[in-house]
Amino acid sequence: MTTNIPNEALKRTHTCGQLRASDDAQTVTLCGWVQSYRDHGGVVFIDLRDRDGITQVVFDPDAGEQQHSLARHLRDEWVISITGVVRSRGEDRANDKLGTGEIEVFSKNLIVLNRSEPVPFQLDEHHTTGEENRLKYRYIDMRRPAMNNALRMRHAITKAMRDVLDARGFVDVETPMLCKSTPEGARDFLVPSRMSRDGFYALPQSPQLFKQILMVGGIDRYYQIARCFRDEDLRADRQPEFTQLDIEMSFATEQDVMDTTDEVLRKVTAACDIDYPETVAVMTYEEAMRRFGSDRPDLRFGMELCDISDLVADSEFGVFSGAVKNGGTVQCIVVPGGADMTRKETDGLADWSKGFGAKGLAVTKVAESGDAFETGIAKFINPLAASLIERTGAKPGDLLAFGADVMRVVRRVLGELRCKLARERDMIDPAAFEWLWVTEFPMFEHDDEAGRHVALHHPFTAPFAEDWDAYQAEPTKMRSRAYDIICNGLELGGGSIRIHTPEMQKAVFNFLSISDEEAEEKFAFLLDALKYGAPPHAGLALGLDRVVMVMLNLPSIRDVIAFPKTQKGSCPMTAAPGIVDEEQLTELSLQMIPEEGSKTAPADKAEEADPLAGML
RNA sequence: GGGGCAGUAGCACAAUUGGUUAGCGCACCGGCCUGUCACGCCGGAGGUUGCGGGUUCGAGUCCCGUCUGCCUCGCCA
Repeated sequence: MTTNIPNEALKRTHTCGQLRASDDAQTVTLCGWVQSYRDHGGVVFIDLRDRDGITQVVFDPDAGEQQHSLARHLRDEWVISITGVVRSRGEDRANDKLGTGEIEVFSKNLIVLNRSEPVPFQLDEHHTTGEENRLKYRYIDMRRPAMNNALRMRHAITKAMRDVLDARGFVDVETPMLCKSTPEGARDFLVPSRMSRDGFYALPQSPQLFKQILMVGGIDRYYQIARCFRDEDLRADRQPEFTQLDIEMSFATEQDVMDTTDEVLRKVTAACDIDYPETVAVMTYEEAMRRFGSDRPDLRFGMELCDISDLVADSEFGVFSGAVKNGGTVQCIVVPGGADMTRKETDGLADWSKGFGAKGLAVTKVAESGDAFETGIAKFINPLAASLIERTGAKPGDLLAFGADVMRVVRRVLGELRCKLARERDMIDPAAFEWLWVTEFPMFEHDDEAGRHVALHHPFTAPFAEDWDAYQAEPTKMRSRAYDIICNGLELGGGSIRIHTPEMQKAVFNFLSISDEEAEEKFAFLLDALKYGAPPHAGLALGLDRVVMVMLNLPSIRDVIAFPKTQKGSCPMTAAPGIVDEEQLTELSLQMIPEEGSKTAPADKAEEADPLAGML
């Protein structure tokens, strides 16, 4: 049945989404999958689907007994070719749910190209299945228009990126996948090799150092759609392997990189029929943290943080005055109409806030009168009602949620809270796209656990010269020349002006407690390169998966990746990662270490549970 | 590593307080049907209730453990 397919059967004249009434009486050949069959005993209808749409095909007994009986055997997802004549369906028989609904194809020649066993899940829009199943049978899932479209749009987006960068003289250069493990940053995926008994490659977390070295090499303008690898726990927007649009430019300022990125994103959004602002708002890290409690604020809604520390410093309410006295802060957000929340709901928020390090979450509601609070902590703060309501602009029926703690915790909790409430209370326009550049990040952050400073962006980011001179003794006050592009509260990309002198690079390493010796051992190639005429350079990387996810308004990057991994990093389709032969390990000079407290324990326990086990 | 939700036929779901032979729809198989479009009608087959233990006269249901998937905190320069 599947052998000897005539070549003509594969010569499609149209896709299944193309034909219209104006094609009436044409002879056409279509190929595709059977989406549904409706056998009336006499006439048989088939919905034929390909990447482009669905066309109804009709088989009539009059067209020949052999053909008709073959048509009656068709089942879901069989692959067929039909040649036939387009017939206008007329007003009464048209199907306005289909783009091709005004016509049908009267089949003259049906050829079964391949049969299909009943598929593990149904493909029409009325059925769904779990994600694990979709990943295991990804080739079936991909036939769904939504999934098919996501991959097509991903292509349209990468093409738009390439077009812009090509027009601006950027050169696509490939960088190695087998790299050297470097300290700092995420956990590396390591790759052993037969050729080296004790050496390991690492898969690149990003092509960062290679692209900088390309600048030293005079490439001037580089881009790459690069696969990156990080062995960290996964999320809806994080995969162990992901893709970046990686860009680097010589002799460039922040503005040059941001302009280039804006133009890339303008073309990308245009490809997705989405507007991009003439000029994207720019906000410093400090302002973003102060107003939104986040370095990637979502500007689709308000509820900005309001600092009331000065108003409550002398309050009788010890939780507030105490926080201020201990050098902390008291801030709040106003939830419009939030007075409709129940005690149970606000208690739930307090519990939730503990997950971000808060001790709790105080709330109160603005009374109808508009000049007093009721419920929650009202009785403690009503003496300050007038000044608090004036400061916050709260209206009757609003809810105030307070954080009182050290600055870091208060901003984090209220910043997360405003996003959570906006989401849950339908305060977000699903069609809105709010873009923002965040700049002037801190250069260093103190890692209390490790007892040292770590780079907020990465250790190759240049500080502002004036900060470098001013804050040698207080490195956390230094700002870096880094910038992030934010859309709807999601970090889509980031970059920086790079350090281009070996002296500065070593000095920054020293702040990170990387000694000259260690720097020499781990980063000799970079330090060497910087010695030999490295031009000033800057760049940025966009998270391609996230860009596509945001453009298509999807909840997970797994929906825009052809073959993604599960949260534990496995692939249900190929069953990777898999066990390898002892022989392969030996060849690599590797040995498995048995798991600690391994599986013998439960078996012992089971025996103990049955006192007769040993006696029978 | 921590917290949360879920797992019943190929798929999606139901099963009262722990109580008869675990049900329904789609898909599948057989039959009927010449204008359907998620076609319809008649009949049939299909189950280790994720896995392992426990409580009980009796467990899909309760308890413990475990596996898998998803969300999340930590982590992710």
